[in-house]
Amino acid sequence: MKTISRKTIDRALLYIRALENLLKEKRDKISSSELADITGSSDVQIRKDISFFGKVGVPRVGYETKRLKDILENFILQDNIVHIALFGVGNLGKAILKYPGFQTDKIKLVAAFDKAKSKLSKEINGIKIYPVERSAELIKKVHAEIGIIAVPPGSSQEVADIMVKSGLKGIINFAPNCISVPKSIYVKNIDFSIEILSIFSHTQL
Amino acid sequence: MKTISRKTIDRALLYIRALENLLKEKRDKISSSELADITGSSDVQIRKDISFFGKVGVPRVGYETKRLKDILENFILQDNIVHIALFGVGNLGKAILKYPGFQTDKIKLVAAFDKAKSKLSKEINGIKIYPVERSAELIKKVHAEIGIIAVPPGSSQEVADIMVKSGLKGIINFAPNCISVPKSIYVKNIDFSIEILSIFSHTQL
DNA sequence: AATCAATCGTGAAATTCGTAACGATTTATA
DNA sequence: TATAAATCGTTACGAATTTCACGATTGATT
Repeated sequence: MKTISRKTIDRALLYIRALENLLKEKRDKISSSELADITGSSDVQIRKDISFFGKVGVPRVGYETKRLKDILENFILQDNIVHIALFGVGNLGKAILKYPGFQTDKIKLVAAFDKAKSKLSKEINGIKIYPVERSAELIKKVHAEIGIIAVPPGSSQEVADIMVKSGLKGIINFAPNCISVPKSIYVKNIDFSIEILSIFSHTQL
Repeated sequence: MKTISRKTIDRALLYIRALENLLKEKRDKISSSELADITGSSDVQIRKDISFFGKVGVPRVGYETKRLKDILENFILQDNIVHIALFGVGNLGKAILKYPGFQTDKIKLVAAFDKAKSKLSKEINGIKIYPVERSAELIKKVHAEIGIIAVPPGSSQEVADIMVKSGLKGIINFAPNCISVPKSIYVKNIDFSIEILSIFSHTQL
C-alpha cells in the first residue's frame, strides 16, 4: 500500500483551491499543464500527485474539474468541518476573527480567547471573546481541532500548554518563537519576520 | 565551491532567532542538541547546516552563542536592512502595519498603499497610506525590496503586476490565489485557509 | 599525565522528492 | 477506418535532503 506524502497533500490543497475557482468560471475540464500554470507547478508533478488517487483523468481530454476536486477533497478532508479556536485578540487576532476564509462551509472559527479583561464579552464578527481560563471547557464543547496562537511571544508557551490540555490536535503559531508540545500535536510556525528575511535572502542569491 | 541550499537558509533563520533569545537570557554557549530542542530540529541537522559556514563549534563545549549568530547573520543578511511595502490596508493590512517585527533595526515597513480613498492620507503606526498609483514612484524613493499583498483575491494579480513594475524583488502573497510574475521575482504564498486545512489533514493521518 | 565523556565535523548510506521518458489511451479528422 | 495529435499514467532515473556512523577534538577528572 502506497502512502501519500505531506508534500503531495499540501499541493493537493492548492489544486483544490484552483479547481474551486475554475468551477466558478464554469470550466468543467482542465489539463495537467493548465493546472500547472495556475498553481505554479509542473504538469508532470500534477499527474504524479493525482496518480496517487487512481486513474482520474482521460487522455486527450484532461480532468473533469468537479470530479477531480471531489476526489481530492474526499481523500483529504472527508467532508469534515474544521473548527478553529483563536488565542489572542490583538491586532492580528482581530484580523483573523474578521478573515472571511474562516467562516466558510469547511472552516469555522468557533471560539476566541484573551487574557485582557477589557476585551472579554465583546463580540467580533459574531464570535464572543472568552477568558483563557474557560478555554478547555469551551473547546471541548464546540469540538475545535485546531488552535491559532496570536499572542505576544512571552505567552506563547503558556498558551500552547493550555491548547494541548484543551485537546487541540494542531496549532498554528504566529508568535515569533518556537513552542514545545507533545509529538502527537502538529505545529506549524508562521513567523512574519522570518518569512520576510527568507524572501529577502532568496532575492540576494 | 559548495552552494548553500534554500532549506539550510530557512533553518538558519530559525537558528538566528533562537540564538537572539538565548543571548537575551545571557546564555553564551549552546550545543547542537540544545539548539535542536529549541528549534524543533535534530542535532545532526544543525551541525550539518552550520558546517557550511566552517568550523564554528568546539567539541565538548558547543557553539559560542554570539559568534554563531554573527556568522549566520553575516552570511545571510550582511547587515542589510530590509524595506517592505504593503499593499492593502484592510484588517490584515492594519495588523501588519502594527506588527512590531516590522519596525526593527533589520526590517522596516516603509510604505503602505490602498485603493480606497477613505483610507488615504491616514497614518497608522507612523506610516502614511498612499494611493496605489504612486507606488512605483514611492517604492523607488524608499528603496523597498519586498512587497506584501494583503488585498482581496480579485485584485491580487493586478497588485502583483504593479509590484513588479515598481521594482520589488520579492513578494509575500496573503491573497487566496496564485499570482503570476516573472521568474526572477520570488513569491511566497501564505494562505491561511490552506494552512488550516494542511494542519487538519496532518492531524488526521 | 592518562583516561573518560561530551561534542563537533563529515563522508557515506538511505531516503525522499522531482524530472524525464515513454507507452497507452482517447478524440478528431481525413 | 486509419492516422495524427494531445494528454494521461507510470516506470526508471537523478538530484536533493536527511540520517547514520564514526573519527577527531576538547575539557574534566583522577
